Amino acid sequence: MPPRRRRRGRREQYTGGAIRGFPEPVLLLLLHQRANHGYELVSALEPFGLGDMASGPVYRTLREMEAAGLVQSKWDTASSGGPARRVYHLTRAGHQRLGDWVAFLRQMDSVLHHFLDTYDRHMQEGTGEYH
Amino acid sequence: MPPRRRRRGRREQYTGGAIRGFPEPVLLLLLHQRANHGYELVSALEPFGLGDMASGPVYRTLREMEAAGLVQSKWDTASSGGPARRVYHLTRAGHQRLGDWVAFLRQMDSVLHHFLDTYDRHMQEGTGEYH
DNA sequence: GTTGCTAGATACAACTTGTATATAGATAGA
DNA sequence: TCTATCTATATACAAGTTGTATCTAGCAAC
Repeated sequence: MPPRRRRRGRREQYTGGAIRGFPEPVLLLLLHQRANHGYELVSALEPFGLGDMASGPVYRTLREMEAAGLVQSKWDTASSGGPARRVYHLTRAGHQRLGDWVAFLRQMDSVLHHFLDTYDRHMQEGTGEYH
Repeated sequence: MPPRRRRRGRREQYTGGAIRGFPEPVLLLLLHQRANHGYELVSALEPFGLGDMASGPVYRTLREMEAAGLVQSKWDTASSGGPARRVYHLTRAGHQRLGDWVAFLRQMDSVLHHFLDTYDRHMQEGTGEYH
């Protein structure tokens, strides 16, 4: 089964949470494009299958990334009405980490393809009990 | 970073554990091809990126799958020297679950591709701080 | 009779993720 | 003015998943 999600109705499909640690590379990529603050990053996650991700975990992840030296933040009080924003920008370490992630995700992609190809081939062959 | 693995040396790369619950569909697929027992299933996992998976979790997963009605087992005492084997075969529910997983993993595949394409395009453009 | 391979099982620790909830500035409207 | 709403950040806790360590036991060969 697609990994279950708690409390939101059983067995609803989702991609967030399915790949371990995936929010990190997504945030790294978005910040590689341009420095940004958490609130806006949240709304940029949807095309990456993270549309259902609550803001809490996003902020948490950003703080952890900062603790790991992948990003740095500073407060932006000037540029907006509303509360101050913590603007994150990528560090060189974050840039390199993104590269590591990409290499890793390409591997995962090939694993996935191997699985799906094996499935498709097997189903075409029509061997086994259920067809 | 590729999700860290505990105790095996830090930051070593691995694909096992990276996709949540992935052992289940792999086992379902293998059992869709033919009934089999745990010990041999363990050795069939490598091409699916699960080569580093210990046997413990495999047996556990099989038992959970049986509890969920996806497979059924019976003891095979006859066909081998050595201890008895618990042979699992797929149920119809397991067959259907495999279908759900495949649909889900195709979605994941498209999410992955979106990420990697966005990365590649961005890197070609050469915008942002690090290039 | 003990070493080693086959075979299965489970408790526990470590880690990750999701949910709930809290704070607070700014703004628009009653 | 007070209050509802949107912006914005943050964290504690609960729940779930995965990895490690360890155990049992049959059989075979030496």
